[in-house]
Amino acid sequence: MADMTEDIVETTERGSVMGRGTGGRQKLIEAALELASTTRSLASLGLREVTRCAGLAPNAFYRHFRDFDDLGLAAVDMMSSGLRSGLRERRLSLVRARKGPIVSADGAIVPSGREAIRATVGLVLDYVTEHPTAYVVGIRELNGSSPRMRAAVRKLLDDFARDMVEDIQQMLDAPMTDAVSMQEIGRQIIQQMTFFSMEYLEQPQRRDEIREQAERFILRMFVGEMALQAMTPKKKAGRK
Amino acid sequence: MADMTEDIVETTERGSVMGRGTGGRQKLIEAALELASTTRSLASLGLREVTRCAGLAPNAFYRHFRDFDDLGLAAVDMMSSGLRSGLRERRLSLVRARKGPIVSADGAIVPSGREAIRATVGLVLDYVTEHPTAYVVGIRELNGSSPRMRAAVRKLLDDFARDMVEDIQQMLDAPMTDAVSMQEIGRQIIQQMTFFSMEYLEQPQRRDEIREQAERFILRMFVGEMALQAMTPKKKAGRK
DNA sequence: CATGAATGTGGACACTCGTCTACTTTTTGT
DNA sequence: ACAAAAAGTAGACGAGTGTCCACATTCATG
Repeated sequence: MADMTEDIVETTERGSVMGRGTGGRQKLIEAALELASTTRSLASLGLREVTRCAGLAPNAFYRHFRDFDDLGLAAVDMMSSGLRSGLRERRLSLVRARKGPIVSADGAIVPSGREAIRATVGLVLDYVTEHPTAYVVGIRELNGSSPRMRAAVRKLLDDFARDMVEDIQQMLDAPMTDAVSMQEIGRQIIQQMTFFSMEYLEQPQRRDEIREQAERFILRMFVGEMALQAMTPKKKAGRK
Repeated sequence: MADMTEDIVETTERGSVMGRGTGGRQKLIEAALELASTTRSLASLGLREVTRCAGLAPNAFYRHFRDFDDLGLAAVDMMSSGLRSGLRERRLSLVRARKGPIVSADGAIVPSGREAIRATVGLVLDYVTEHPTAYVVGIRELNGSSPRMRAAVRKLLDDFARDMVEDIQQMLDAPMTDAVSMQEIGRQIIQQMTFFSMEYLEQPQRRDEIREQAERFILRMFVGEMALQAMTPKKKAGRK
């Protein structure tokens, strides 16, 4: 979540600032995320609880949001742009360092390909530990009670998957499989990574094991797909 | 969730029954699940709301539960015993009908093995549509705000995975891989099935596609594991 | 038959809730 | 300079909350 340093604003006798650009909206979003990432969920937060945590009066909520869904969607939107670009920058700096397949034509795992998977898993899980709030709240709302929140987080995961697939394609010499299968595998990897991420945050003593399991998972997906492709002869998709 | 037909009990002037065996505990659990499976989560339910839905006075809650975590854990416990045995019965009747591998020694998919995967996926997703409340609430609490609920649902998924692995081992002539890897794959399949299940419930128009994606996912996991095993020569685990 | 346990009840209590009205302060646009 | 917009405030309102006390009903046990 972007660290936002607010400009210094003098307060009135009342101890608050008013008028444009006072950052109340941002304070409400951050308060909700802070409360939702600890022992609460967004659905169980109260309006007065959030405004209290933000240091504003209850009615300030209605100056920025229509309802809690509105607040939640704003929170997801704020998190997603930062998370997505930050994660992608790191992965790109990694995959650009190497060019070649992960699985060779005869189905064997290329050592440097495996190393790239391992490094990618590492950077993703490191990223998770640096942004626990965003991940906890996001994954929690993925199956939460709000349909709009579920749809928003699902779309975010789809975006993550598309990014990842594009980055991997960039690293490969030739496509591993057709684009549709690649997108399907990308989504499934991202979905499964939500489980690894939550375990990684909640069970720090198992972190090495979780990294290895995530690496093996991704290898199984790629090796399995290559093998399935080999069993189903068809024209390979052109380079995108 | 087990359908419970209560014995006929005469009510007092007050319109309620009291004393032993009146089923108040059961009513509270069912009321909570009903509310939690629609537009709410367990964490956002109020005590009076649940007791009202159950048709009891607010204080009746304290006769059965200490707090909401207590209620939630009772609900998971009630769901899990029925879900687990019901699902397993169905799968066993399926896998007992055939004996043999899913992937042959040379890495090819055995047609009847693939058919078994397809049928198993089908029966699991049918089972999900028959028990939407249990799945929605269970998956929702998997990453919910209560650590005790998360641990309980996680354990339930682990149990599901162990059952599935044992059933598959029963169907296979010889073990596909070592027991530890098999358990890891089993857990990952069950975890991924939570995504397929939620999509299956929320996007009925995509059900055929979701079944196919789930089938391909499981095949990738097994074919990928066989291929990984073939690349890493080691003594195969003995039959369990 | 009496007693205790289980399990229900009504009512009270202090507190908190979401939402509204009316007002205040600050900034921006004309 | 003034008006409008943005964004804050206090206070009020009806409704609902969790929790407690004391009592009532039913069943099992000695």
